[in-house]
Formats: sequence, structure tokens, C-alpha cells
Amino acid sequence: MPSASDGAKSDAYRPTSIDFINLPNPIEPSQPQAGSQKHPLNGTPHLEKARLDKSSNNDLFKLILDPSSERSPKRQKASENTTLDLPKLPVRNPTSKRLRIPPTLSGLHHPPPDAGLLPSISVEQPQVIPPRQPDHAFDSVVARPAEQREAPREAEPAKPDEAPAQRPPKARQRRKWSDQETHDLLQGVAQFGIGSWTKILNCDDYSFNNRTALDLKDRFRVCCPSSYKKLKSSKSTKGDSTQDKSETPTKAKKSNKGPAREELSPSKLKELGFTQPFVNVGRRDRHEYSAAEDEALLRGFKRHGNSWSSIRKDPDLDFTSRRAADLRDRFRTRYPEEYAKSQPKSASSVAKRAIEDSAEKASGSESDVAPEVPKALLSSKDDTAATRPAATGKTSRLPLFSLDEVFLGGQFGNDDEENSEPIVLDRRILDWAGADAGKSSSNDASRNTGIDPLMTLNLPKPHSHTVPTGLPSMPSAIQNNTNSLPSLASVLPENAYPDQIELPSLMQMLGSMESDGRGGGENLPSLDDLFQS
DNA sequence: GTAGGGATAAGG
DNA sequence: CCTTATCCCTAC
Repeated sequence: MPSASDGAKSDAYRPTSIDFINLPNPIEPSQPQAGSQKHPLNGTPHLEKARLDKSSNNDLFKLILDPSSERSPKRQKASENTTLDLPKLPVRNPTSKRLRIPPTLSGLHHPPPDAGLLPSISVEQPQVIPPRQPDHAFDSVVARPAEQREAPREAEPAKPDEAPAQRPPKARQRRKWSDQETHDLLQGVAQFGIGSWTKILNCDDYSFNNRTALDLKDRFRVCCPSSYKKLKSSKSTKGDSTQDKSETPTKAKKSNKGPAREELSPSKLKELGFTQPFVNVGRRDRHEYSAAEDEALLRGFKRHGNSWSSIRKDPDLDFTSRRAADLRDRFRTRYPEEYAKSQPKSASSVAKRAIEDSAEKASGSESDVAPEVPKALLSSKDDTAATRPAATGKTSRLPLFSLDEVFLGGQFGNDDEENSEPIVLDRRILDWAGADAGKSSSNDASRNTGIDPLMTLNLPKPHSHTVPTGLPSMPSAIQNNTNSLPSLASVLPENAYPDQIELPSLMQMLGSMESDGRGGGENLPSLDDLFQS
């Protein structure tokens, strides 16, 4: 779809919101490098390369990207106190009708406006890493025999503009399991037991075609359903009878019905050399929580706080069959808000974690390059999750803020569930919003980009140095809708606000949130407050 | 003993 | 193949 909106390079391509997500920071000082900054789907320089290109004393950059910086693979300490001043949207006025933030917050993928020295957050998948499970990427590249590795894509840096652009943004390719893979899987199960999918996946003795541990489990469930089910159903008689493969002959027979059935018959398994039953791995059985348990858990929490062992021991509550950590886990999913309130952790670390999560997702840690907005932030269909966390226990990660609490200051329409079209915020909104933290330089830079706070939501104008040449696999929904969305300017009452305002920094916001111990934000200013201040 | 977060099971 | 609830591992 040709367009000549800006610059010579844009002749053949009209940028979409995805492009703007991935634009280099326009206030990045090194304009000479601009030419080398490419859209991720067209070969944005790898993060590592960008890191090397940058000055070594860029602390924030090192904090985020430098593998040498010491970080626990587990939880991040709240003491990692690099602060980021990010704008926080005002929360809804309780008396106002709920407004929904546009489902696509493109700007969130953009570097902080005052981080001009930073490269763009790349959504490009690390190029050497085949799309395996992220945790094992290192293994697959370093620890595995070279012949088992996929050819590193870095080997073709000459055409950085092509490969990533060809890949579908989502949806892994469906690949049939080969006999060799299946055989390896079964051998792995024989060696490590049912359930040790990650171990099997990581074992150098076996090779799989870009499978995940989940894939292994699914495959085993398909090709050995009787073994799988038996182990699930017979925890007490765990791992003994040799007959589990012939246990469900009716099922095996069903395989004659269609050629598609892939269940391996006992004879076939024997033929393959698997004469021993597959054994389970020591994992406790799942026990769903009853409503009574949930209620007792809440009571226990009110009585003992987050002393889960105390709750467990409380004779009134009868949780002896649960572990303390189980109670914590259940409470965490069943009563996320209560749980969050119980955490002494500072809101800033929550924010940082949310930021990290976004960054991780944006950097393509999973198998796809699709620059997706974190689901918690965009999924308008999921907004019910915020209001009914209990019903389905849906919320497992706490978003930085709830969609239901976002207040934009005016009526946005009567959308509810199926509000057709995504709404795209110009990422420059962040450039503008962060101007207060950006000192004069950032401020100037923002001004230079012509950012008008009320107009930033209009269709963004591409920057001449970063117009991609083509994105054939861009999701059509995104391509089609980018230009048809309402701008914030059209949403807000005309002339209601001055041209420019300054949002308080995120840390200020967080500070006020900490004071009341929760993220409800009663202390936070409304948009009107911001404009009037 | 608890928190954070990864792994797995289960269901769609 | 995806999502979510539950279980598990490990740092603190």
C-alpha cells in the first residue's frame, strides 16, 4: 500500500502503528546513526549490537541489557533502585462513567522520552536463538552440539531487512511430530518420567524441532493417552503396572477409525523398544479449591495476614492438607487485590516489574516478533477479569493499572465488549508527557518533534529515517485500522484544556499511591486536575 | 517462613 | 496451540 506521506523511503509503504512502536527515539542524539536504525521487522539492529554501539557508561542501558550485570534469575530485588519517571494515567473519577483506554497503547513500547541515549526497544527476537522456550535459549545455542543448532540468523546480517519481516507476527507454525521426535520424547519420558518435560527438552540426547515443554506434554498426551491418563488418575498406584499401555484398548482401537489418530499401540511401543511402563514424576495432584476453602482462606488472611503457615495451622480453617505456599498461591490468584495490598513491596518496584515485563515482551522473548501490547493493558475483552477476578480467577499478574480505573476525562463512547476497532495512541504522547523529566534537552527535542499533547493521537507522521520498506506479514487488523481511530483530541472537549500540560512523574504518582498502600489512586489527580494545575 | 516467578496440568 | 490455576523451586 504505497503512500508518500513523508520522505523518500516511505514511497512504497505507509507505516502503521507497529512501525511507530518501533521507531527509534526521535530525540536520540545520534542522528547520523539514524540510517542504521531499522524497523525490527525489517532488521532492527540486534539489541546486543545496539548495546555495543552505545557508550559504555549508559547506566540505564546497561541495567536493562547488559548480561554481565548481576541479576537473580528469580525475583528481582526491590533494592534495584533505578527509577524511571513514566507518566501515569489519571484514574477514573468514581462519579464518572467508565472510560476505556484505547486498547492499543503503542507508546508504551517506546523508550522513555528523556532516555534519548537509549536505543529503541526492539521487538525483534534475539536472532541467534531458535524459537525454543526462552529459558533454554542459552542451552540451545551454547550447550548443545553445534550440529543441533539452527543456523544462526546472524550469519546473514547482509540482509537485515528481510528475514524478520517475512515472519508471521503471531501463530506458531504447526509442525507435525516426526517419528524421531516422538521416539526421543518417549525415550525421554522413560528416562526422566512423565512430567519432566523441561528436562527431556533440555537433554542433549534428544532433539526436538523447536518444541516447547508444553509441546512435549501435549504430544505425549496424544501418543500415549492411556499412560498419561492412568498416571493422572492413579496417583496412589503410581508407576507400577506394566499394563498401562494396554489398559484402554478401546481407545487404541479408535485409532483405526481415522488415519489421523496418532496414539501408539502397545505393540508399536514395544517395537520401538519401550517395554517398561512410563513412570510418573513426583508431583502432587491438583486439588481445586472449593468455595468454602476460599472463604476460609479469606477469613484466615484477615486473621493472620500473610502468615500462611499460621493460616494453615489455624484449626478453624482446616487447611492442613494444603501447604502454606499453596495457600499463598491460591490467595494470590483468588484475591489478587488483597494480596497486593498485603505486600510491603513498594509500588515503584511493581512499576518497575511491569516495565520489565513490557520490555521483555517487546524484545520478543517468546517465539514471535509481533510487537504486542501487554495483554493486561490492551485487552478490552478481558476487562471483566478485573471486575470478576474471583469468578474465574483470571488475573494472575497484576497490571500496572486497571483498565477500569483509567479515566480520560470525557465520554469515550458506548463501547463495551465488542468495540470493533483498536485505538492507537501516538507514542509521542509519552514524549510529550515525559517532558517534565526530560530537562531542557528532552523538552526541546520533544518540541522539535512538534508534539502537541492534544494532537498526538492523530495519525502519526513517520520519521524520515525509519520508514520500513514493507511489512507483508503485518496483521491485517492492525494495518487496516491504524488510520481510522479517533484521536484523543477528538475525544476530549474542544478547547477544554490548554495546549500543553505536564503530567506528574510516575514516581510522584507512586509516592502518593504508597501513602495509602494501594493502587486505587484516590490520591491521584484527575486529568482535569492536571490540566488546571 | 515467605515471595517471586517458573513449570506443569488441565481445559478449551 | 493457548490460557489459566495450581504446584514447585529457590532466593531471601
